[in-house]
Amino acid sequence: MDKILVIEDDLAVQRALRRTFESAGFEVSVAADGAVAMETFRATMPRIVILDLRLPGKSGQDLCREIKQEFSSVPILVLSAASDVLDKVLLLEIGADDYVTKPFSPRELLARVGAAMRRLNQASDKSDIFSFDDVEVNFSKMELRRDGQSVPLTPQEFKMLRFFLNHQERVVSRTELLNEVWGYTNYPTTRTVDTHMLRLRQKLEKDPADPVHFRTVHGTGYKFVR
Amino acid sequence: MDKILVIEDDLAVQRALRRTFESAGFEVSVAADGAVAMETFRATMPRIVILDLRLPGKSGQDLCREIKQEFSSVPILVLSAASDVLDKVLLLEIGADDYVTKPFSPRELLARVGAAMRRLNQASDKSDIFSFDDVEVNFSKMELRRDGQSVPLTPQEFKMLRFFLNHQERVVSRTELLNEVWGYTNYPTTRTVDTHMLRLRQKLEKDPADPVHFRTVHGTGYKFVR
DNA sequence: CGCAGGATGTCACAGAATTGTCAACAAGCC
DNA sequence: GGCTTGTTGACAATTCTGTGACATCCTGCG
Repeated sequence: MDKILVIEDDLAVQRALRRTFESAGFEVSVAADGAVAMETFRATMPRIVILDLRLPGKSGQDLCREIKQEFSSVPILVLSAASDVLDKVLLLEIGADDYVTKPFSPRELLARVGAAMRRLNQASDKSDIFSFDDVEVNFSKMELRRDGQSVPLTPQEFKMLRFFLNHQERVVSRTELLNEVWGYTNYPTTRTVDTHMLRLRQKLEKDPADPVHFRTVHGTGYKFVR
Repeated sequence: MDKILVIEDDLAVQRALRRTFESAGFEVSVAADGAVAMETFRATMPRIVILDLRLPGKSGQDLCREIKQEFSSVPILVLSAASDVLDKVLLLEIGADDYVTKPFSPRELLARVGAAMRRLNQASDKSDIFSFDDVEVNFSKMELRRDGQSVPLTPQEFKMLRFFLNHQERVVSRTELLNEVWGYTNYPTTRTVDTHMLRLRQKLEKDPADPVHFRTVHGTGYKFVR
C-alpha cells in the first residue's frame, strides 16, 4: 500500500483528492499548511507528495525546496491554478517533478502519479545512497562507511552532508547553510558553520588539513566536489 | 520456476519473447488472441502477463481490463508499437502495471519483468516467521523463543517487533513508530516508545545496556539490524 | 616584499537536548 | 479484587551543539 501526502488548504479539494487516491488504493495523509506538512512527512514517510503551490503561511515554493532538500528522492507533483503564470523554470528550480493545473481531472492526476511512481521504481535503489572517494553514505540507514569502516555522524553532520551532496560543485554561503540546514527557527553564529565543517572534514577527508572534497571558497563560503 | 503468459499474435515476436524468457528461467505459455488467452490464463495461472495491445478479435485493452477484474493481483506488462499514441491515462485505467514500446530490447523487458516480480514478492511476502541471533519469532502463533526457551512478549511488544523486522536497517523515528505501531487513534508520548524499546532490549538483547540489534540513532530514532 | 585587517581553522568546554531507566499509576480483563 | 499490560513523569546518564579564544591563513595595498 503506497502512501501519499497531500498538502492542500482548500477543504473541498482535500476531499476530492483523498477520494481519488484512496479509491486507487493509496493511503492518504493530508496537511493543510507548510508547518505541519514537514511533520506529517517525517511521520508517514510518503512515497510521493501532492503539493498545492498556494498555501497559507510558508509558501508552497519554500516547502517544495525544503522537502527536496531533506528527502531528495521523493517525487513532488505540484498543483497550481490555471490563472497562475506557470513558470516551468521556477518549477524545475524548486525541485518539482511534474505539475497539474487546476481544475484537474482525477484521471489525469492518477496517471501523473503513476508515471512518477514508475520512474521512482526504476531509480529506487539509488535514491538515498551516495558515494565518493572511499566514502559511502546511506541516509535512510543513517550510516556512513569509509573504506568499509563505519564512521558515526551526528544528526547535524548528516544534514549538512546531505545538503552538500545535493548541491555538489556549487559554492554555498554560510548564511545559506544556516537557512537550509539549521532552519529558520534557530540562528547560531556563522562560527558554528565553520566548526561543523571542521568536523565533517575530520571525519571524511583523507587529510583534514588539506581538504579535497569540502573546499573553502574564501570570502564566500564552501563547496563540495568529488 | 515462475510461469509467464505471453499474449501476442505476431509469430516472430512470439518466438523472440519465448526465447528471452525461457533462457531467463521462466516457463512460458503463449496465446495468440484474446479468446484463448483467458482460457490459457485459467489453465496455467501465470505469475505475470505480457500483453500486446494490438490483437485480432477482442482488443488488448478489453482483455487487460478483463484479466485485472478476475485476477487483480497479477501484474500486466503491456507491449505497444512506438507509433501508437501512448496514452498513459488509458494504460492506468485498464490496469496495466508497466509498458514497453516496440521495438524493445530483451534486456529491458527482463528488467521490467524483474521489477514487477519484486514488487509482487514484497507485497505477498508477509512471512510470519523471523529469526536472528538466537531468537525465533512466530507472529501467527505469537510466540518467541530465545535459545529454545520461550520468552513472553506483550501484544504491543509483538507489534513493535514486527514493525522493526519489516523495516530492518532503516532508521525509524518515534513519530513514525507511533503512527504505524500505535495507530492514529491513540497518541501517547514519545517517551512511551523509549520504554517499550527498553523492554524489547531487556527481553531480546544479550546485553541490554549495549544493544546490538535495537540501535538508537541519536536525534532521529531507532533502527534494527541483525 | 611585508604588513594590516579581516576571514577561516582549531580546540576545549559548558549548556542544551536527547535518551535510558525506574517506579508509580491507570486501564482493562478475567 | 488480583493480574497483566500500557502510559507517564522524574531523574540520571549520555550525547550533541554552539561559542569564545586564539592560531593561522588569505587578500589588497603601500
